[in-house]
Amino acid sequence: MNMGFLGMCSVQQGSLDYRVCGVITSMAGQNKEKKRYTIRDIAEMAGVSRSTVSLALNDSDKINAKTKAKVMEIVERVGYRPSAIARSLVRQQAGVICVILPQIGHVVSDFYFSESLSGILDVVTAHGYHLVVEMATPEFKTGKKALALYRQRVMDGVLCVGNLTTDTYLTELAEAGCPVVLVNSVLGNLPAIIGANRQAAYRAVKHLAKLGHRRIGHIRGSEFVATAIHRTEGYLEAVRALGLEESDELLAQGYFDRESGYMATKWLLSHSRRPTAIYSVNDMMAIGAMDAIREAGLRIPEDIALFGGDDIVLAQYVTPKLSTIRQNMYLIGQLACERLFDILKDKHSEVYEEVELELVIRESCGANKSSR
Amino acid sequence: MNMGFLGMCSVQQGSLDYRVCGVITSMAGQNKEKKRYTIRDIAEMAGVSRSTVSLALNDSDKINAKTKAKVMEIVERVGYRPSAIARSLVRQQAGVICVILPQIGHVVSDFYFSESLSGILDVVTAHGYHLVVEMATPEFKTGKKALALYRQRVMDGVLCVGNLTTDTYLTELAEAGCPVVLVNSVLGNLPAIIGANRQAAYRAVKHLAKLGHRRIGHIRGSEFVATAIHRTEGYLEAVRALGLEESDELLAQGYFDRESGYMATKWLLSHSRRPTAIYSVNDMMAIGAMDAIREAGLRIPEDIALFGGDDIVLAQYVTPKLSTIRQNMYLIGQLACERLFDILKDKHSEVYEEVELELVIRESCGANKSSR
DNA sequence: TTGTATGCGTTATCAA
DNA sequence: TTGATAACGCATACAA
Repeated sequence: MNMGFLGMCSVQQGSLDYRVCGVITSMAGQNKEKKRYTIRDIAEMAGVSRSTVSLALNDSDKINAKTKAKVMEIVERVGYRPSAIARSLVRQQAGVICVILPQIGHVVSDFYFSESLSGILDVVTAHGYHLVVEMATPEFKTGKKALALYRQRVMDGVLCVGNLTTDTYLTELAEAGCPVVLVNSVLGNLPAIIGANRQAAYRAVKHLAKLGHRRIGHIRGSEFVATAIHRTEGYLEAVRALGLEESDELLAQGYFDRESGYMATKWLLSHSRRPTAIYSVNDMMAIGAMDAIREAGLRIPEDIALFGGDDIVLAQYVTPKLSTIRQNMYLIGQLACERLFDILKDKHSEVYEEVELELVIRESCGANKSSR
Repeated sequence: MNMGFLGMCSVQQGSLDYRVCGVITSMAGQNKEKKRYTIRDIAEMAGVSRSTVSLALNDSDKINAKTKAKVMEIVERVGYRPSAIARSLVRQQAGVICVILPQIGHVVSDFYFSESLSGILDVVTAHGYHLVVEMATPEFKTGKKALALYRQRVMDGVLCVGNLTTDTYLTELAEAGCPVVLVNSVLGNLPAIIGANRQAAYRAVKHLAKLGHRRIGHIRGSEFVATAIHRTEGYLEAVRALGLEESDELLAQGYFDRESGYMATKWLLSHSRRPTAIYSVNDMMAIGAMDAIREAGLRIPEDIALFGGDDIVLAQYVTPKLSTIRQNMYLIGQLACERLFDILKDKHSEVYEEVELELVIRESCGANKSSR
């Protein structure tokens, strides 16, 4: 981690002149292992058979109202709930969706994680399913943990958030029969919901072009991240379609973090004819670009315009505020999850769907100056 | 939402001159419902009984090595994995821990969510359990969904992240016999892991006092959030212990967001003798305080010092950078989860444990100027 | 309305 | 000693 970017910062561990810290043990002793009733217990208490209880629980009309009421009264009184495990066993489905997340450290943009999870969770809950979370660690991938999970019937289907284009463990999983939907990524012809990044990038570049920019630099991202690839494609398409300057000197490589954005920008500025605007694949690199631009003694609205991507919270707090591409991860998560349930229900064919993204144009980052 | 604070910002929906957007359907047709083997299938294929297969799977020594090898060869070849559902049924435990999260919108600080979840997930995985996620919506609480989940045997224990002090649904759950551990909160005498916020706040105030501040304002948070209560207690203890000025005029009420921090600070500054430093219970309100301080024509390092709490990412990006209290949510999540497994194993007595927090002293927010 | 088989793995018991 | 048999855990579907 590059602490240089974080500025001077000292961290103080606790001093000894305060004594709250420690362990306090209380003996109130709850958790006294209350009995959990089974359908047998209820049947006995009601003086009926287990099947009758089952019918009552499922509000069947093959049972007379009085019996049903009597059973349900007991059910409510003792707080009986049928075992989800036993139910899963007969129904031959777990009632569980698994979401595979990138390793936390890699989840750069603030909302990516929480928003997509939120969208997924809402849909999963609405379908009466549960959501289990797994993390795509190297061991998880190479150990084929996902496949094991499916074969163990732990889950009925999988959502994968922001996987790499090299994650073949997912295609294997799908080939084994497990429904898989990708959230904001692409892999083979697996069903996927993803933002229309080509389109958004195209429009970002077009926006800069409209302001008079002809020489627009670009900081691309890793070659294994589909959204980044698409954005770079959109940039290239726009450059060609709009007849802007096209050159290798305008194409820098970054790896999504601030440091690499800084380095990429230094490189872009090192050429004799430097760009008048820079479109970065994500916000963090654009923030790194700010560092490099300032270091070169250039002013950001006046000398170089900036455009980022992802609309992380920081984008509105840096000075100048960053123009960027907003991806509605909540929506993407929701849609992906709905798609998964479609597949779960009637074994749909694969679907690759793009969700429109918004441009967020903020003042004073140069993306709204028609200076040239 | 107060857009005023976010600054001017226009959002552009897609134009029509680009045509990527849409749905592309491919017919590759995976998901062809591969057969999932059961222990019966394996037994037949190996020409042994089901119990023999079970013994082989569990690497028992009551079975001769050759038979075991033969069975396992088949198991590996066809990729058989015993059903977690059937296993759960006989073992009488789900092998699932449930984490209840606050509603996403309320999870203000960036890392609170992802870091604690990450710590929990690591421990849950290490114990061979699975993690299901639920969100503490109003319906979830009032509908006693957690209790139902426990009675349905969906989960063996519960971790709750950042609950309110009014969430009695959790005590009910615990009284029904479900092991519950609170992550960074307090409720009755439920087991809990929480940061040593009193201590940290005390040290933050002491730090300001050492720099010469005698009149330190404080922005408190909601009365239902334990961590905020503790910090305010720590502030008060420090004020008394160090003989600083104590006054109602120095105690402002906020609700964790930028807007209320702004309002609280305006109020603090409205009194004839304004504070020379402000300690806010969290960072977002401290950032709101910056707005108010600047609006009042005051300079932040020189006229008023600032100290926040939580160490959100933003804290290092605002100008000046914020001094703050860092809570290691990864660690707190881990510890809480370990505690839960302790309880699961031998029905421990309740434990309330505090984890030491760090002060993060950053340049130029006034918390390092010994000006007076 | 109820008895019974089913789903799948584990374990105690019993036979070879 | 090794392996086969049966009962168990819990809810549901279906025939009786």
